Amino acid sequence: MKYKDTLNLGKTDFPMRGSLPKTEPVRQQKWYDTNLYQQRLTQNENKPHFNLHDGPPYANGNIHLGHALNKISKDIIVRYKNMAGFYAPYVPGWDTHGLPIEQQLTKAGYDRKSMRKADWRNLAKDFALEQVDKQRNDFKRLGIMADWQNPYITLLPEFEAAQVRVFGEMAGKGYIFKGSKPVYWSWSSESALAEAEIEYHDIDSVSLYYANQVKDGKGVLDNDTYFVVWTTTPFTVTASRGITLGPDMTYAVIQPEGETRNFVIATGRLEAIAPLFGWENYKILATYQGQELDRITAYHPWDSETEELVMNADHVTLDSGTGLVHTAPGFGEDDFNVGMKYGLEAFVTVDEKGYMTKNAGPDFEGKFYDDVVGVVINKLKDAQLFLAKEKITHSYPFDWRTKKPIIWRAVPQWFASVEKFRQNILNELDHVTFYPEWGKKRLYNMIRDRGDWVISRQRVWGVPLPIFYAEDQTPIVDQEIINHVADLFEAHGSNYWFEHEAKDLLPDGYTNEHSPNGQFTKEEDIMDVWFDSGSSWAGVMNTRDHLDYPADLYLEGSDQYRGWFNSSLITSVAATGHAPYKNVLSQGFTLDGKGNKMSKSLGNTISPLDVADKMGIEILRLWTISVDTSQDMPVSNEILKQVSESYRKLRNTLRFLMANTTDYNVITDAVPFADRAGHDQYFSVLLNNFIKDIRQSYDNYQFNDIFKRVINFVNVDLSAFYLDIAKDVVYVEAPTGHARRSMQTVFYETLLALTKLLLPILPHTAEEVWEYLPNETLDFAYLSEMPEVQDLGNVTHLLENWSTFMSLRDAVNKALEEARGVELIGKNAEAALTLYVTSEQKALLQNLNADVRLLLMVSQLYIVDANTATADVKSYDGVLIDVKHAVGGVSPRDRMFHEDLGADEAFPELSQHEADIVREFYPEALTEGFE
RNA sequence: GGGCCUGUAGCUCAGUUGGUUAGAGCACUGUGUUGAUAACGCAGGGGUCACAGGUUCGAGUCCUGUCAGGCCCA
Repeated sequence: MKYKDTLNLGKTDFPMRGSLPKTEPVRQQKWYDTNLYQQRLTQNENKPHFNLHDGPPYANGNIHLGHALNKISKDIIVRYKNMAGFYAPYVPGWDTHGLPIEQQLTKAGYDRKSMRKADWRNLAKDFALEQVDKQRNDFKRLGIMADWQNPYITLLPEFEAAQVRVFGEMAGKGYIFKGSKPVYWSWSSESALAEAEIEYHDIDSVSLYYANQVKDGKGVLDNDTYFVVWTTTPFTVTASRGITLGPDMTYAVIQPEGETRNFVIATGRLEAIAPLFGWENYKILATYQGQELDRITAYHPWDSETEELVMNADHVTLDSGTGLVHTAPGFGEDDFNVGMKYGLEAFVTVDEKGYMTKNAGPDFEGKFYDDVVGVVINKLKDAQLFLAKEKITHSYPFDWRTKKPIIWRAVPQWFASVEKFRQNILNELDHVTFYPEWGKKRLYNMIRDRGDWVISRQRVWGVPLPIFYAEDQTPIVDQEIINHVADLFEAHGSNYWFEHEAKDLLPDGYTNEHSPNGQFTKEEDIMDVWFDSGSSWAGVMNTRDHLDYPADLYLEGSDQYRGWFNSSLITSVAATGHAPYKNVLSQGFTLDGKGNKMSKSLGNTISPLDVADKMGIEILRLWTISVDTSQDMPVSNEILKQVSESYRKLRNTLRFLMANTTDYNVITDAVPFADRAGHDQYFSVLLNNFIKDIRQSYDNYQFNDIFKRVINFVNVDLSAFYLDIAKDVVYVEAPTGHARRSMQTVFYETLLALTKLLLPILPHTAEEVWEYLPNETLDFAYLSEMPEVQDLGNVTHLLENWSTFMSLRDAVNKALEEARGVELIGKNAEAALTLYVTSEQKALLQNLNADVRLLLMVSQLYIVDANTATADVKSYDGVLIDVKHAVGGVSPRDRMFHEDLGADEAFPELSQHEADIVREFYPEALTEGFE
């Protein structure tokens, strides 16, 4: 026979390489077929709950890296919690209403105007559900454990009904009111547009400079003073209500030569603008800061009934114009915002088709808005207020479908008054824990500074605003009626609203004093989609019995501070007085390898499904924990390659542990901690601490901390030390002997702990390992429990001793490396080592309770008194070490040098110790002999 | 322009309340093994801590500004 046959070399079929792209889908299919998600939950039924509430992705388009990061992160947390003593359901969701889906229909050739709203909505619904299916399949390929059969979808009746009830609750508290606000208005398609429906082109237009005479100078300016304002949209002068100045900008009162009037203009624009008006010489009479002129009033250029208010806002710049901006709150967003602050109305003088209304006055009524420049100029000239006109070329928004220019125009809108409960929201934030901590500040500032929420949209694909109008157009916003509508939606879906008349949507016999004839109409606007997803706490957590409100955790990208974190908080505080979440975890965005954002146009995107196909989703999952997800994360093929190297190291280490525990039985062969060899005890302590640290990192959602610790543990503690010295024990010693069993016990504990601790991150690999563990009887590793931290007693001294030893080992390695350099030895086994030690060092080595020669992997070790060292003994890191070539001969079995080869006459090539093992465990060698 | 955040070796990350020559893993180079072998061990090189000021006896760590990048607003 061969000497090799008397060794216990590792044995396993577990492949070195995972072939992940091929094996993952098969494994996943098994999870989904056996409903592993539900199996695990059922097993946890009586445990405390942990509810991670899913933020719904929008049901449109292919999944990208951001989706993958999000779902993988959630999966890691949910899997961990389920294995760590919690009942942790995960109901995935989809956001299905809104503009992008309508746009997809338009792109596909459908024309919204040519069909009934209800039909258009059915098309949208079908499209959305198809997208849900597609994305669901893609998410499943990421290996996510979720209730895929029962997701929440915002278009489902139960969700819509819950959402409408939230709205009703807010209405009941008086938070819902009607106002007016400028939107992008396309007169060519007679509808409001969203940003996404607009494209920009350069156009030439006429800009006007004119003067507004001071009416009430508040003791600062006299009535002979005129504000020089500028506009690029002449028709809006008909709706002018104010003049906006920069509060910190400087304004001069000047008198041009040949003028008796004084004019106000920003000093920073004086030189550029004065020549336009032919003002070659002028006197500066005074200068003021914008804020000093605040609330002075002026006359409208021709409408003496109307006064214009001087206001201050930061959006005024010195890039162009005069530093004084004509302000028409009905025709611009900045204008509206500053007007709101000063209490101005959003006055509108253009109808939905772009024609001036009677509000504009008789000279304008009936004219197209773009044809009135001449009228405006004439009226200004008549009033002696015209200063100059100028052609400018600038970028202007156009309707992407009709290719016609659009305008800003205020239309009636429904608002949720954030102002009324802003303080409640801010107070609630004190009860929420944010990861990272600055999230609280960010959300707080946003809530503090935001205006009221415009919740209406002039669209079709969404949840209708459950509001009616009486005969005199009085809006009816009534919680009882709204709840009645919610009941109808619960039974029939929200399309019911579009398929029925107002009277069929109101409770039977409903009357209202504003409708003497019993006639009613219904609101045509729908709700902002942020109200949909923002109601998910009600539509999901409060609707499904096995979920809890408030949620333990919301986890999304940091863009959701403005989005879902925000809208959910507002609706929840408004309706219940409480935040919908106890913890909020936000993540950064994926960037390319250079730290720039990923975009299709730059061509630097990475598709998660591509990674799954080429490298395996495990690599992307491992990447997820390798980076700091609290900030932006770089990803590139190079980075993924690096991660896959780490994966291979992990996989190989697991494989080695497996290969050397195949003949180990956890019940009959386990050696208790107290009886283990010193090095095995030491490693048991390292493992125990490792378990403690990793579990803590999971509990704090410190993903990259887990990565760092795992990689270090595997590379440094396991591979470079413990597994390296282990080979001389598990291969060479008696198969059932104490030394080997002691070590195998630790191997097995390590293998099991690593497998379980890694499972939330690398579920495919963990389950694969599980199949090679005959001692484990559960069908899936996912059904097992996380390893617990053991009480190993006081191990302080043990760790101190071993830490000192590890330093000594470093010194020895350097000495051996030097000896290798001068070709004194090749491998360590060729070395005979002499350590010159102090009495403390000697005591320490004895306390290790281990064979130090084995730990240093040399053939011969002599430990002698330090003061016997001769002058030629070298010091390495302060340790006196002498390396010589080993003496005696090499055993072909353990490949070490021995001086007692052939002590057993039957085995002339073996040492006595080896011969004893072979006699006992491989008696056939006595008859067969060795080759 | 505003709110929030980031910038430490080629890469991914650590660097406690400011305190000696700035750490880890990977990658790289050299080398040993060939019984973890499309593996494994050992050793080594590599950083003016984005830049510029300031506070301090002393700053990667605190302050200010600049540059670069990200999210959200305007």
